[in-house]
Amino acid sequence: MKRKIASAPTSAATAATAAPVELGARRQILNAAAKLLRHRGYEATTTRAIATAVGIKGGSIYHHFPSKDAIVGEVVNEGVRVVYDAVEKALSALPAKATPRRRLEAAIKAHLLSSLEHSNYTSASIRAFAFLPDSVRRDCRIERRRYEVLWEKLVSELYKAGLIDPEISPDSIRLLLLGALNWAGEWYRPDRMGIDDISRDFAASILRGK
Amino acid sequence: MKRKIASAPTSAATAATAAPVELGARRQILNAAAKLLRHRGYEATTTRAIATAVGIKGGSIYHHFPSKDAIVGEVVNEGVRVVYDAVEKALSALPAKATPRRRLEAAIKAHLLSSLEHSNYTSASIRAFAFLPDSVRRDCRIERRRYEVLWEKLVSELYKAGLIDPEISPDSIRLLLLGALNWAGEWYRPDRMGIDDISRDFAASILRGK
DNA sequence: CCTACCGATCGGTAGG
DNA sequence: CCTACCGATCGGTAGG
Repeated sequence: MKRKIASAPTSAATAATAAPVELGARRQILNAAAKLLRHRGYEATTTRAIATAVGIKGGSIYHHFPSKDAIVGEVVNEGVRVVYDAVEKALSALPAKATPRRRLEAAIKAHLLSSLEHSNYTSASIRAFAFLPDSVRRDCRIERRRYEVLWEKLVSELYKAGLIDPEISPDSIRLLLLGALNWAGEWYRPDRMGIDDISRDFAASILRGK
Repeated sequence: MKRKIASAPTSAATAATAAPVELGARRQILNAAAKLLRHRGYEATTTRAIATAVGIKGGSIYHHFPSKDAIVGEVVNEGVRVVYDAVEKALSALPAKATPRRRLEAAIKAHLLSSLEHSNYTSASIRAFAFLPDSVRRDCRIERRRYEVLWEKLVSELYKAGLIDPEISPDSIRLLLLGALNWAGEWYRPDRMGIDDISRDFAASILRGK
């Protein structure tokens, strides 16, 4: 069932009052690109496939974006931003007296929910990243570095609380954890173990007794 | 510096006596495909790029293989086999009285060495797998399952030795570990932390007390 | 936003 | 193992 793309709202007010929220053309294109990138990778995400998904012809994509890589770059960048925001929000939603263990569990769960359930942007930026053109990858170094720093702080809290053997390098802990989280898209199936259980197990795995 | 491909040895004896071992044409093609798959992914691994890498013309590839996917399938399958053999060999090389911790460290190290330093086949089968055509992925389900079982046994040893909290699911431990190992190709740089250190840290991270 | 097109490149084949 | 080619498809553009 295909529908023609809706013309972009002419103002924020228009967008806010439209009953079933009509997405702008740019947003629809980005959504379609994120979904394709997640499930089929960079090369298979053709401008024509994106166009077809939003109900327009191939050439019309270039009315909204200057190039394929401009679309891909925006998707990947937004993907990193989305997972950053999700983890940040999950952490600040916890009570001030939450234990470091609870904070770790919350961060893991937010990352997994974002990349497995909530956002094609996040999963696209994780799965498709490896073989993206260098120019696109350079464009999101800053966002990615920012996300790394968030985890460096979180891991550092765990050490201060004495929950991790001080002989283990904090880099190892972070790489172990984020690696396992980023790889989850390769095996996760919604009907098997739930994200709550995975998060609890992953946190418990790296924290030492009590 | 390009050289024409060597004609395949006409017998095993010929191959064994050639002074600097000349690889058969099929092997050269597989090697080139593995390297391309590892570094540039499935779609960028074109039959013409493979041919150029071994010094022949595009069409000549089809004298040795019936299709691109036949080449890719063989590379990916061999990649799984190579890492399986590496881990298996590392484990059986240990003294019979080696602790479960040593066995875990050895298995981790063998997986990382295979996928990061020794084998383009292993790294290709890990990095490129996600976006491979379904037909190719089906072809190596058996090998991959076999590798999973090896790790299931290894993890089970850790539980029996009381090195892991029995409240954590063994699946979680295996997925955490293999996920982190498979993702290592995305951040590992030979000039930073060595594989020995990473292996020791990863093993220590998930083992409790002691 | 569409039609119609560009040059380049893809996997694969015929025939030698 | 090569030359020469096939139909299909790619990212992108002109002109409306």
